[in-house]
Amino acid sequence: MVASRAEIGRSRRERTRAALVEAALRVFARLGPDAPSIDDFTSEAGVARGTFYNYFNSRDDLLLAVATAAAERIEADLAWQRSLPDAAERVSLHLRHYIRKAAAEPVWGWAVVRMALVAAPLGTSMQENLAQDVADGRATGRFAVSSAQLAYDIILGAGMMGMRSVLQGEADAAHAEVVAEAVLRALGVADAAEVAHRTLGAG
Amino acid sequence: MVASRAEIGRSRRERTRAALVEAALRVFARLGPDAPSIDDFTSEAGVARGTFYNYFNSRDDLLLAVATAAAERIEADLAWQRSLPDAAERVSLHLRHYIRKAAAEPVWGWAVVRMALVAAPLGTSMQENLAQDVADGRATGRFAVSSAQLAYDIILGAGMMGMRSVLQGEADAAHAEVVAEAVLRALGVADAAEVAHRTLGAG
DNA sequence: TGTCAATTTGACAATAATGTCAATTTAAAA
DNA sequence: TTTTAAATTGACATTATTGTCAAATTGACA
Repeated sequence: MVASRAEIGRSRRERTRAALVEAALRVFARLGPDAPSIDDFTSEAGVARGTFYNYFNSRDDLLLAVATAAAERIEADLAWQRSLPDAAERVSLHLRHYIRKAAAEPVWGWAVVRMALVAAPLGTSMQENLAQDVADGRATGRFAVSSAQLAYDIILGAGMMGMRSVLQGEADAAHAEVVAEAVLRALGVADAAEVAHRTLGAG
Repeated sequence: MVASRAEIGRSRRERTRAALVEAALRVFARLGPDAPSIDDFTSEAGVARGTFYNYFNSRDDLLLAVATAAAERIEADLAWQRSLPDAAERVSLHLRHYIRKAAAEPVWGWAVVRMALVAAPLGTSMQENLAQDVADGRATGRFAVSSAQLAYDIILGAGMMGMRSVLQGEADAAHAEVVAEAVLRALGVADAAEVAHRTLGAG
């Protein structure tokens, strides 16, 4: 077996674990969190059953690992937006990123949609990220919303359903911006349309 | 006319079937659509395994029946709202009904939240109901929204997440009205606050 | 090259879930 | 009361899934 460039420097153990986690993302995307058997993961990863138990104790344990990996990847993708001064623009960019990424990488999208409400680290990470933005937006008067929970429900609910529409082919990637705009309207952002369609770097 | 044996059997047959469907709602609410085994349903219904196969072929078959029953019950509950002239008020009342019902009947709420995105007849019924209201709202200029799909995503997404917040104890029943208000704002309804908090029968 | 600790393997036993069906029970009609 | 078709039951055989572990394999390093 020849190691690819990206694999150089990673121990065998790390590579095998990563192969299992990556395979599991595809399986969870296809079958949801509860349906798959251990063999679904090992056969997708091209690995024997025993290897699974060398890394994980149960399906839930693997789900946790997959959700954690997905959450970390998202954190990294979104990190640079942290520095933007406007909470409304941050929320808008997060939504646009999620929905456009679902359009570009359907397997990732299905996995997120299926796991988000069930796998703690993913949902928690999303909500914690939002917590900052929502608190800031409310404190500065950018969002006119009576509770933080209401903001979460609007943002996460519309975001998830927007991803789902795109994944099912009921909307194209441009759905990202109109969903963002509608969410900002719900949050009471006066210039929702302008913010949601703003080109990166302009303003 | 004397009742035939077949007619005698029917009432008993219907009762047993109903017991299975009602038990299955509780099981699906607790475990989701994929995790439960056939025995989970039969033991919840207080019935032997063989009886299950007298009525259903598989878990998916039962899920279909449960989702259909739930959809029919919802249709009946919401039927009277059909006659209201304002699409915005209809959407608002639907949302308020779902969220308040989730607060009052958590088992029903969890079942709907867990099944809606997976069990065709439930999701389909919800979307078909909405189709009327969304088309009407857009045609009359009540909703300023660039596509029907966007309206579905906002309404269903925020509605589901609103139910979920209430079910998890993160919000109380009064969440119903603030979610409805935010959704109407997202749809571009100018008098969102007034419509969403309007008392039934007032005008 | 040879060594050896870490890793992988898949056969195995144990457990769980499924679908069947002959025997039993039910209850309305005769 | 007896009859009888429908409904129910649960033990059984079958199939699926799980978790284990001794043996085989790998590959880093001397």
